[in-house]
This record gives sequence, C-alpha cells and structure tokens, in this order.
Amino acid sequence: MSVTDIVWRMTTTNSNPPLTPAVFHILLSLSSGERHGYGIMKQVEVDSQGKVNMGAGTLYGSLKRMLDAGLVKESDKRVDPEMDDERRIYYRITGVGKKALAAELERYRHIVGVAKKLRLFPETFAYDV
Amino acid sequence: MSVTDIVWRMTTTNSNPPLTPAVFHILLSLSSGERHGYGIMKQVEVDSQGKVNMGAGTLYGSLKRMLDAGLVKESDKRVDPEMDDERRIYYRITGVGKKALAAELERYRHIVGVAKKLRLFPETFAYDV
DNA sequence: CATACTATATCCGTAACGGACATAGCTGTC
DNA sequence: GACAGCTATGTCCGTTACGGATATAGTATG
Repeated sequence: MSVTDIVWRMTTTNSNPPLTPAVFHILLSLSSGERHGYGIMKQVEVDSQGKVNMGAGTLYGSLKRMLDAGLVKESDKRVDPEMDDERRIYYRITGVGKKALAAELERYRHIVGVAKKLRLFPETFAYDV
Repeated sequence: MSVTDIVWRMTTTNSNPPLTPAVFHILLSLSSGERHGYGIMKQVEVDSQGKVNMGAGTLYGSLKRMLDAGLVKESDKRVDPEMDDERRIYYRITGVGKKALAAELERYRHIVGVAKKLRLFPETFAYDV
C-alpha cells in the first residue's frame, strides 16, 4: 500500500494505517516549522538522537510521494535575497499531514502504554514521573 | 540495511538503528509469551488496536530473517498430543531480540516525549496523569 | 455441504529504502 | 591557493521489505 493509498483510506474510511518511518519523521520535523530538504534531514537526526539517518534517496523520494498525497506543500517562503540560496525549497505540513501525524503519534503512545503494562521498561522511581 | 546487518551493528558497535515495523511488532507480541505464526498475527492486531494488519508474506518473511539474525528461536514447545496440530511451530524471543526490542521501545518513548514538548497531543488534564 | 476460521507457507509484483553519484557554492585552514 | 569539509538539491539503481494472492488442509457452525 502506497502513501497515497493510506491518505485516501484515511479521508474516506476514517481508518488510519501506519505511515512509513521516513514519512512519519519528515512530518514530525515539519511540525516545528517550515524546512527545506537538508534542514529536514538534520532535524530528523536531532529528533531521533542520531538513530535515524535518512539517505537522500529516501528523503526526496518520500517528499515526492508526500506532495502527491497532500501531506506536505511547497511553501512560498524564500530566503532573504542577500543570502541567495535560491535552490532551497521549503516545505510545510498540511492539515491532512497533521491529521496523519496525530494518528501515528497516538499509535506510538499506545504501544508505549502496552510496553509499560508488560513491564518492558526498567522500573521508574517516584521522582522520575 | 538488512535485519541481520542491524543486529551485527548492535552487537559490535553498540549502535541501534531502527527495526522495521514488522520486526518490531513481532518481537513485541513474543515478549508476552511463546507464539506460533498465526498467533503472532492475531496478537499484533490486538497490540496495535487493529491498525497493523500483517500479511502472511510479511510475517513468514520477517520470521525467517529474524531467525537468521538470532532475534527469535524456534521453541521446543509442542502442542498437547490430543489436539494434534503438529504443523504449529512456536517461536520465542532471544536475549538479542529483547535487547533490540528494548532499544526500539526507548526510541518510541523518546519520540512521544518530543511530540509532547511540541504540544502535538491534545492537552491532558490533571486527573489524566 | 457450504462458509468461515485456523494454520502454515510460498510466490511475485510493488513500495520503500539507502547509498553512490553528480553538481556546486561557501568556509576554514595549512 | 589548494584541499577538505560542510551545505544543498536531486537522480539513479540495487536491495530489502511488504502485502495480497494462492495452495493446502483441518475444524467448526449453520
């Protein structure tokens, strides 16, 4: 099932199948502001504590699919004319993108809850709440 | 990067790249007990609130890779001879599998934390803690 | 007696991924 | 000033992962 299929299903059947990790991380990185490709890569690295290193192929391939699916849009934002890096294309998350991200985050939170019930995390102390 | 590569990297360099969603969910389902293929599928459905429907190809393909990588083992457990469904093969999680699962769960928990800081979850109430 | 569910497993087309490569400007340093 | 390293975009292509169809067969329900 492609990303486009997932969004189609989301908007028509109200069911939310999981996003791919790449798509998820791109959406997460864009939820703290508009970013260009390279900026997304760096932010994903930060958000994941360096654990996810997204290759250029994954990034630009995913962005293309996400544009088709309406999860992100190209922003009108352009850089200050002085520092003219005109190649930069900024992306921003759309309403559909926010909805998809929220559903996926809920899935993450639920799984963490399941894992806690199974005592798969080392015990936390009272002051650790 | 294959699952085997990920485990090799884990055990040699102490770095933990993400698991694929399928591998992760299989490990999670096995952390609450030994299960056979079909049982894994059903448990994944439960753990994910029906959001992840794992195809047979994904399941048995992933299990094969996970056996190679040492994340799971075939169990000696066999069914009561009376109800002889002898085809059943039970799987259990190994030490390496537990370590991989723990690292991945930590990644999930961290991401949920990041999302909370970004206020991407609807506000929770005091009694909701 | 047909349908549905349990159960294992393979096959194959599609989707996703990652790294190499191409290109190019900018910065710092030896 | 040459050279390394970083920013920046993007394509290409081989590998990996995934999902559904299919095959097979037993059990249970109506």
